[in-house]
Amino acid sequence: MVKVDAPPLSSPTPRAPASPPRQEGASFGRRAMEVNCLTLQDLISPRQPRLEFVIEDGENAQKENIFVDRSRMAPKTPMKNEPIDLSKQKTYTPERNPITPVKLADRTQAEPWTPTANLKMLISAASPDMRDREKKKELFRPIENKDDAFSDSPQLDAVGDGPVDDLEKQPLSRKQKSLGLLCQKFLARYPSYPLSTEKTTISLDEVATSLGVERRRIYDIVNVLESLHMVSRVAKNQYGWHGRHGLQKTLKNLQRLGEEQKYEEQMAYFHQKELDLVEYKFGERKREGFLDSQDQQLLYFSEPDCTSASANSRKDKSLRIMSQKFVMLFLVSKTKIVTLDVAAKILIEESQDVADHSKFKTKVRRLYDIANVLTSLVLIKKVHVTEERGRKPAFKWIGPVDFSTENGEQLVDVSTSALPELKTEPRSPFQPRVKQRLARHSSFHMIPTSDGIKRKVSSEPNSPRRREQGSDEYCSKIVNLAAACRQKIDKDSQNRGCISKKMLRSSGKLHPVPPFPGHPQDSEYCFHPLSHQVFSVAPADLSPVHLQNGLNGHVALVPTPTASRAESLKPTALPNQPLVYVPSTSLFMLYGSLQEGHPKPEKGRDTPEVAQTSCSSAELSALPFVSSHKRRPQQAQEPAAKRQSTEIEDGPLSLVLPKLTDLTDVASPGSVASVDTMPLEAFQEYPEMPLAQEAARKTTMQYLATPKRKNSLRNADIENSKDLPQPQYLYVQPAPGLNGFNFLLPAHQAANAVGLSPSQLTSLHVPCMVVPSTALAPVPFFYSPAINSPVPSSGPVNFGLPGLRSSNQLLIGSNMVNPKTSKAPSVEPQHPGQSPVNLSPGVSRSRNTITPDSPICMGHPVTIMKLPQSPGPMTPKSIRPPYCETFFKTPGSLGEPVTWRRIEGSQRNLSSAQRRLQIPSGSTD
DNA sequence: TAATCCCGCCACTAG
DNA sequence: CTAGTGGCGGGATTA
Repeated sequence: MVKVDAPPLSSPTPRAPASPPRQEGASFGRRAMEVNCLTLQDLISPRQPRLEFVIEDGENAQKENIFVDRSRMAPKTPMKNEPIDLSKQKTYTPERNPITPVKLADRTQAEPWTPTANLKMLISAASPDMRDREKKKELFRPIENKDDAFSDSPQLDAVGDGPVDDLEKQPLSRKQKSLGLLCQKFLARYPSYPLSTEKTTISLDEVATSLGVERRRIYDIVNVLESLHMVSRVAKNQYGWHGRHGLQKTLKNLQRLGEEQKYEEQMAYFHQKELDLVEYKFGERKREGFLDSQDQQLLYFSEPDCTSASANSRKDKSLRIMSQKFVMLFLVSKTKIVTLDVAAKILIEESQDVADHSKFKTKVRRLYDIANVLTSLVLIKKVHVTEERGRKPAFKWIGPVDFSTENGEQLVDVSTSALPELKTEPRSPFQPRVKQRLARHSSFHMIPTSDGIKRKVSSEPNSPRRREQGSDEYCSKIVNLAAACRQKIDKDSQNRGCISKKMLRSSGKLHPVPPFPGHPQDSEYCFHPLSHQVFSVAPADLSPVHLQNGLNGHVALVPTPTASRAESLKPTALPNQPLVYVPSTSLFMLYGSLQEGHPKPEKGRDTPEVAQTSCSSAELSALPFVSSHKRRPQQAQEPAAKRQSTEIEDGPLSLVLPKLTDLTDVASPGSVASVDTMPLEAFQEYPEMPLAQEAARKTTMQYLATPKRKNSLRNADIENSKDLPQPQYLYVQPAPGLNGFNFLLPAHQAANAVGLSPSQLTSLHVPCMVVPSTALAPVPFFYSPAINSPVPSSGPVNFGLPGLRSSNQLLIGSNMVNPKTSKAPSVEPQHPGQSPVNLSPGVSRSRNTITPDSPICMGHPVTIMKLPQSPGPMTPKSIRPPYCETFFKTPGSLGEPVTWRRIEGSQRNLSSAQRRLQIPSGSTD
């Protein structure tokens, strides 16, 4: 019809043509990689980001490498394709790449890799430079890791030469070219939570070039991101990157709008008539009025800055609006699940009464586009809804929920501030609103930022902005998540079942077998709630600590500002309970030892690394722990970065074994207070990298599974556990890219035995749990929202922050981060700035509560919070600045390189960012 | 076959 | 007019 068909056979478009070539660039190891990827993918869930990631990883890695080569090396040959990488490097600045030759086309051409190129790539990968770049791009890292992994793998190497030659350019599969993957790559280039200071400008051309796609594709991504205010158009071809700072708000607004729109009703309506795709009537009756107003609102909302209304003309941009509406549907949905057809119907109606079937199809197509982007943002994930009819494709919201409530308010209005900051342009329309809203938040006050922008700040003066933001967001997220989780859980008994089952399984089995793999969807589904977020509940006092990870896996820990926030939070999801959100971390092991007594020890074998780490960290004793299977204990010990690379890639694990020597608070197992000691470690990997994550997961799982470890762990745990009622769990988080699964695995095989009974879990309603190690026993952990807090004694529900604060350290790993340290080469911290976020050491003021002060970590890098509590020496990290520390700094920075390394290693080298939160138990005091 | 969704033509606009 | 945007839907891939 309209279209002219593109020439079917040949790739018509000049640019597009690239397709084949691109691959080539990557091609070298690709095959092998692919294979791996596939496997991983398979394991994971198909489709989603994971796959993408996986794929990407391979590609990215290659690309990066290439890219690097290119950039550094010189434009060499074929690599042109690489542009993709370039983008990464450039990431923000468009300028950088002068390169962009022909973009895609070139890229495509570049297909053939030379062996050298491969080598280069590998090298580059190793090289710090790459890391640097990567830093910025959190995602990249993952990629790199993967690369590393790949590289590690013999295959790659082999491939590199030979295969590369193959060039297989195999044309990238469609998946590889998917918008979701592309989006991931895109997102990888920018920090989820850019520092206010850093303003990132996105040049569409650059990005397109670097990513090796047509600009058109970038528009698709940007439009959706724009609808979420993650980016804003600055100028022609230029977009400003805001990251997720304002996401909460945006979502909140969307939720509000959605409510106003009565989307929920509409959805219900459609559901009833599902079958009739074409019925539009409904729309008419319902909405009509709404639409207009709504749309506008949305527009405003979305584009505050939009130049002028005029500009909007076209601008109404269906894609943006559709995106917002689509998001709204999720936000207003009780189930948080929206089927494509219903969404399409609703959108059609709004937009048009008409209803051609064709139109419907078109909408669906668009929705897929949007969904892909949202999936990459880890806001939704695909699921299937079985209805009368049968199975229908649907998407489930896995992003924050309920921010609308108090929480949202509480949240700092990042968006507002953020936007302005980031952008140079002021967006009047939007801002005003925000301010108003903000006004509501008593807890915050606006403060001028360095930028000149005002931000809300938590009441606490101390907290750095970042924190605040983070906290807000986190809080809201947490709350939302908690709420969502509950809802889901409640609603979906199934999910619960799944979750609990899985959890149980995992716990019980501890198998190496990843929980998910088997049932990707299910698992995902089940996990969703948690999905990327994990909450821990803390005492009311504590402000929630959130870890967010954006895509990146940034983790932020935010202490809530105390009461105000807490209060707000409470209402929503978890009353009283502070949460810990662990976002991207691929995996966590939490445990705390209550008393000093931890047995640190044994674990040594494997975990020595960890242990050391933990030790280094301070009091942490070590619990042994985990790591990707790949890691070997030895390795762990070994500083060698390399292994880590491998390992890292595979599975980042983290373990922390803190010892709580100090945990005075902690003491009682059951008691929340005990929690204090909990240290969490997260290892993470790169959220983005699916492979890595999976690997990590697997590894983790395996590790756990492994008898030795188990034993060690168990032993320790058990010991502790004896004391403590609660078992330790291993929480594994998937990378952001991933769907954000979170797992909780019991450290011991028998979770039940441990104390955790499935039932308990169920009772908790929390999809995810973080578990305190046995050691933690005293330490409470998180539970999810616990709503009911079935948790028995202790901690039910929460592990109060206080506890945490008290003695424990909390280590949270974020995906992203990573320490540059040891392996640095492979990993690097992306956003330094971000990472730093942290908690203030002193934060924990009182043991009891974690005050808002409590450190918050944001940013990719892992941060560790330490609480002074225990006598133990703090790790360098802890030492560091109050706020954040990046864990991963180089070892040297840390002070103990070795330790770190190990940690890293344990985590994976790569693992990206990890954040730790240590809360000194008493120390604060 | 159905579900996805890539690809890129082409209309509309801004500059 | 040209370049930037982005709607749109054919049809290729996947599942």
